[in-house]
Amino acid sequence: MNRSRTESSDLPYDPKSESSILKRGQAVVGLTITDVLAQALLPSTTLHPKDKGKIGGIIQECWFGIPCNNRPEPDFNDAGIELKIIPLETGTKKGLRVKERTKVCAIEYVDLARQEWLTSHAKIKLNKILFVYYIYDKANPERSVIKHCELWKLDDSLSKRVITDDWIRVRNKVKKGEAHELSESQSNILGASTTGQGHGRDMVSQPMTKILAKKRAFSLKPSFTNQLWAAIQDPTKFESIVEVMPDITGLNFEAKILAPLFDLEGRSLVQIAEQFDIEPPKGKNAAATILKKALGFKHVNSRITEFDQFGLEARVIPIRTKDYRPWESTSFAPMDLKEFVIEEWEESSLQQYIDYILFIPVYRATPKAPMDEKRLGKSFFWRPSKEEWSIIEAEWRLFQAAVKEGRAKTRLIQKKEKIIRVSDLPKESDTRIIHMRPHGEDGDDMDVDHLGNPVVKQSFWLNKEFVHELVERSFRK
DNA sequence: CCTTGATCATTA
DNA sequence: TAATGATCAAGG
Repeated sequence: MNRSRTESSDLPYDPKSESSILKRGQAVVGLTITDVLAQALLPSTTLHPKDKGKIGGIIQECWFGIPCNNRPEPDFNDAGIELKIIPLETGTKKGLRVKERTKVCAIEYVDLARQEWLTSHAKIKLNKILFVYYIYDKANPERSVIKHCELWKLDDSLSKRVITDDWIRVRNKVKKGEAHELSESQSNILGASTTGQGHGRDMVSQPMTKILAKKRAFSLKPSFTNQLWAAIQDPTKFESIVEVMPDITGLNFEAKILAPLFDLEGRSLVQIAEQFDIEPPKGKNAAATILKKALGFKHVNSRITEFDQFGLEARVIPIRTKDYRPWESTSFAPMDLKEFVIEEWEESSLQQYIDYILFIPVYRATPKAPMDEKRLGKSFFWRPSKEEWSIIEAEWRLFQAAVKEGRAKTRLIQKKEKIIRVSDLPKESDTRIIHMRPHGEDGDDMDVDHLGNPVVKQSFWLNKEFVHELVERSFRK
């Protein structure tokens, strides 16, 4: 007791007080890591250049005066607050994005099988988190700037229910002796990500079976922390699904979203617009506009908090009435080829886009049918299976290799009256799931590849035939 | 003027 | 009618 009093009095804040901790945290905003080191409360023990948690350790020790430890308690134990440091980096997209998942606590399989959510290690860490965001400077980590600090609470929102459900799902798998089959993609927010030293030294035992499992830790998925960060920057941009569906939970999430869409199946876009008393919007995003309204959202242009938190993307797909084939492929954001060639598959932007999709089919007999002949089909969710992921990865590598060889280079060729640009990349017919296609603003939207060749801006697209398979598959469910 | 999602258009 | 390069529309 004496000791804790001495420790507190040495600190420039009260580690028992939530508001004092938050105030101390906010005072670090604007400083660089060098600044923090210059006014360190404790000498940092985590200065090894290869230590991945280095910056987190420095802030914890030097700024908050908490020695690093691997105890299961929250860092500010008296206040029940955990400290989490989140690196931001400029991604291929505009603006800052969260660089990686946030580790919450290690998973000890045998112990986890015996835990209950309410008293679990994970929940103790997740109850209250002081998030400190900083801009990661790769070339000069010490120059990284701390950008924002705020207190997050595991309150009664949908994210709490989803996190709870994620935790229980993992625990149940571990209980059954299936720890080796865990994957982050089975979780919406709280994933079981692999950890360890690498080199095959990270296999540990688990309950029920002799099969060893990769060592894992609970972690908050990047899509979740990314949404927190985006909401910090512009809170008005988001609308929460709990407002329109109060009884939604992590377990009934998909069913809850699908229900209103199923109710409208077969109706034309004009009928749907009438039912929700909106003007039938024109233009290319008409269908998306109507469907957002159908789900009960007030604003057509707001982003849906939970969709972002889950990394979920809703896409309208035009389907040919006759045989359920898509009229068009589905595109993802254009990519910078110079970055694409040096990207690792493990952290490729494509993975984020494809990870979780809600497909909303809109049927029509001809490509340009009028709105009153476009009818809503059966919506469905898709997450790539393990097999599909390995195909996507292989095809991604195929295109990366092609771009590396300079095969994205554009040649001008005469086609009848017109002159068009062609590349030498693999075609849609060469792959199962994804392909690369031009995706510029217009014909002059050119780019330069890593070799300096002129190229047309390119995107990844989902193959039409593959989406057709998914549509067919959705009928059987 | 750029991003993003959605088509359009031409050719074989 | 499939394949694939080119472009549009709306929001920001």
